[in-house]
Amino acid sequence: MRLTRFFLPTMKETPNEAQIVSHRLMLRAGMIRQTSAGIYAWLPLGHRVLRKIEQIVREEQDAAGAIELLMPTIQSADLWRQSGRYDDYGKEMLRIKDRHDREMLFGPTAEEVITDIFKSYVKSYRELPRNLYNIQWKFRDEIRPRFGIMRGREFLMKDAYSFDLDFAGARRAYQKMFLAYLKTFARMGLRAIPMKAESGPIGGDMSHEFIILAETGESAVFCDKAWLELDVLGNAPSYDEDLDPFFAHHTSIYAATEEKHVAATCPVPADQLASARGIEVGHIFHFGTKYSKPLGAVVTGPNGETITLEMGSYGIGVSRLVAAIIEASHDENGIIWPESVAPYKVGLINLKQGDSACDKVCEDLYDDLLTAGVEVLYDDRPERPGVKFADMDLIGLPWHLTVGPRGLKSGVVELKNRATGEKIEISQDAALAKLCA
RNA sequence: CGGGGCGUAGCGCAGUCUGGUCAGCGCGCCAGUUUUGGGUACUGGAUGCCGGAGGUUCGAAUCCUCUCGCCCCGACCA
Repeated sequence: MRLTRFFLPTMKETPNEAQIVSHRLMLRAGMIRQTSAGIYAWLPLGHRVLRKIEQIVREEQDAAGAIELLMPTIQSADLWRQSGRYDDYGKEMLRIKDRHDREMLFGPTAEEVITDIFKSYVKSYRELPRNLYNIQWKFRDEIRPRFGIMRGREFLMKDAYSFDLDFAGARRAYQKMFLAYLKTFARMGLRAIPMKAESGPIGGDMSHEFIILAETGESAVFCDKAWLELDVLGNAPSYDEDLDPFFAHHTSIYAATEEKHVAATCPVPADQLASARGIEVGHIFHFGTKYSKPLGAVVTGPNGETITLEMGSYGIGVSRLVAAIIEASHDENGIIWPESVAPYKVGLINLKQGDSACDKVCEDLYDDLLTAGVEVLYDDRPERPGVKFADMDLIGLPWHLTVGPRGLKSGVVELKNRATGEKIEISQDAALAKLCA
């Protein structure tokens, strides 16, 4: 993409409403635009990152055997009355009436819808287990939206729902998601720690929040310092194997959110306990028959008996992850994207637009990168070098390839690693080879 | 929802107490000159229903009333 044809409204100054670093940087980098409190438009740069994250989530869900579908954002109030949640949910639910005065709502989650769909078709134990997910916009009318996308009212969420015959099956489904989540976050360059969370009426050890440690995190969290060093996916089994040992090992290392942490009974000695703040990016939990029972989601078992389905649900805050990654990866100049989620891999900077040598080399590099399938953003604006460098640092592309008259005299271009700041001067071909590798 | 704050140019702000000489500044934007490896300098220019509606007054960004929006602190949440 050529910057002269792109839509990238970067800002030098920070809008006054932004308090935390990810919000400030997302606004300055032209990623999002607030349209109402807690509601944002995703501008092209932000949208690309959102899609990258979404795709990683999708691939890992698929790999874990979950099946994608897409459910509507607008739901009927009737279903929620059946589950008893229509009144329980309170003001957080955005309620809407259609032209016939029928009560509708903008879905904050989809347990009711998926359970209703599932029970309509699945009648036999032979069709279990299944795990269905979708990546869809949700709306929760937060009392007080804040921190930009991190705590917006409208947000993109991956929500998966597992259906099993019995608790043992549900446990296995849970463990698969547990592993899938560790893989998902690792691919985004994040260390997400599964922490014991409120499990509701069911109890047991099957509720975990996946937390990214960050100073700006919304909740206080506690974990064994071993987590900070742990090779999270070391010895990770395949999904076909017995997941118990892996699950047992990872849940044995202490990590708990504020709600579950009790200093007096904490098994970790004080000097080994890390106390920090965290951002919740995922939540998995088993809830048994909470929805299958009132909605009548049952199958016929091998002996002709009626079995109420065991369910669990598994959420990942896709849009929140954009902000969480920035919180975890930035410096005073801007964002530092991990390559896996970067909007473009390479930023090509032409330091002297209009100089025939610079233009030629840039055009060649641009074409070659595109041909090689490397995502590249070419800053071909007639701007001063300082402006270009500053913008490139701000939007945080992993590699900056700088072409200027000074380097070209000795036949080199400059390749900078945004994360490390390391700059090397190499030939045009060598740069290309490195970026296409 | 309680408490606090803010709405003046795209962004950041001054002006409001003490009504008139008040439509201002910096950045950005446009044109030109200049400069050319980390937000260059100079010159010229455009941009505002001073959030909205009522009122008080000869006169309102400024005072009063009512509204709408946004932000911060708390209780609530992926």
